[in-house]
Amino acid sequence: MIQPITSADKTFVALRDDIVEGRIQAGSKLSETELSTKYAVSRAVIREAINRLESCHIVERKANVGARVVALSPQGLIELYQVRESLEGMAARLAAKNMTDDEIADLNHLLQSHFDEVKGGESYYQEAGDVDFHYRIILGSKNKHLISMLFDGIYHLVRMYRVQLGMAGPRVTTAYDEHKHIVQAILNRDAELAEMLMRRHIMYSKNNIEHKLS
Amino acid sequence: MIQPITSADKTFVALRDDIVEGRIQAGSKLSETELSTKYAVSRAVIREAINRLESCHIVERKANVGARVVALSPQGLIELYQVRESLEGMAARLAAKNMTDDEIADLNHLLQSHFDEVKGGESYYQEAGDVDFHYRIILGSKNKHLISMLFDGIYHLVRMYRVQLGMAGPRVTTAYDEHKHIVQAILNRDAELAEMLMRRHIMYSKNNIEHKLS
DNA sequence: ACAAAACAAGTTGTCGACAATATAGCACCT
DNA sequence: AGGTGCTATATTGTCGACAACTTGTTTTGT
Repeated sequence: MIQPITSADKTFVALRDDIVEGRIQAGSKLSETELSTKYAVSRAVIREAINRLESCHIVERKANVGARVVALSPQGLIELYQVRESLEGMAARLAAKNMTDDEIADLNHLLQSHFDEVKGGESYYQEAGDVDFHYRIILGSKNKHLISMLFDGIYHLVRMYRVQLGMAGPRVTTAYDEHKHIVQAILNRDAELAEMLMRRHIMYSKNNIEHKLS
Repeated sequence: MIQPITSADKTFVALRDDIVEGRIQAGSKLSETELSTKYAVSRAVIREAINRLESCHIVERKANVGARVVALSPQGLIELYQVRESLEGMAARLAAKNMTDDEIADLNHLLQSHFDEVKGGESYYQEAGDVDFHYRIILGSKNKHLISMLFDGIYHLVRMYRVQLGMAGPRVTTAYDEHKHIVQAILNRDAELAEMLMRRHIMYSKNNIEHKLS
């Protein structure tokens, strides 16, 4: 979605952000009437927003009962990262095939600016920078399904876990090297290697998070 | 979804089947008023059904303009199979880790009954049998996201392509051998190999279909 | 004749009201 | 006391009407 147009669009985005950023607690019930007063729209709009959130797996709905925000669990996070490993690995493979030389050059440039920031001691990298890096590779796959699954579905959930289980952690320097190697593989148009490195990169990240949870 | 409960559920399923089975043409516009008379429900119900179809990537919607059934293209089919390769490969990997011994035994038994059918010269195998096989492995992954993405999203689209581009083709005997090897890898709890074999299996299937298209 | 603005028709988006269903509490029976 | 069935309440599901928007046509001005 490029830009929210309708009232339902805006409400969907607002509600999603409120959930992902933890202003609405995980596991809590979503009352349609309550939300319709809170966001000052009709119940129809709220229902559409909730339906979309259900499609992203951010809420679960039972017929004639209602919708709840999903509950977070270590197991859920692991499952999420398994899917990420699979999809982003394929994204890296396809990016090595499908990105234009210009796009790869841009990616390389982005990496360099990240490096400068890391050197400068800014912690900005971890959050926005990391997301930006993955973002470009996923787009570089040129695969509509892949792009939509990761952006509309997985990434918001990942962020939800990050925020609510408090993982603003480091892992900056090693991640930077991993990124560098992935870009190098893409530069060499080595699809096989790009996929493998991306999968490892995500596996490391998963292990890192798992370690913090325990 | 285990069973359609509400009117919106039923309409969603009915509409989806009508599209997937080609009774509503790919690329055609979906008028809400028209559909509401056709399925004898209110526009609100139709809207919910269309929203869900959009989440499955079966229709595309533009704000204030309307919804169209997606257009089928060779490129689209290839992208679909790329995602399938990635997700089902991971499913096979996880199945090798997470399926119980009983479930694996069942899977083996299923394979045997398929073999009998193939030997008996029935062509039943390709469609239902193949789906059943993949179905069990995906479930065996025990990964909620994987299961939902494949069943709710990818598989209906794959079937849509199969039906509308007329691919009821063979590839039975070789596919059977591939299935056998995958089960063997799962039996040995060899996750690595199971993933690789499943990915190849799907790649072969993709190549086969691509070949028919050209 | 052409361009731009105004209009008209039809479609989608939003709303409030009503119907159907689930949940909790209470009475009642065993 | 424990369980069962009913009732009351609240929530979700469905509907028809109205508002907002898009698109194609007509009108009007130059």
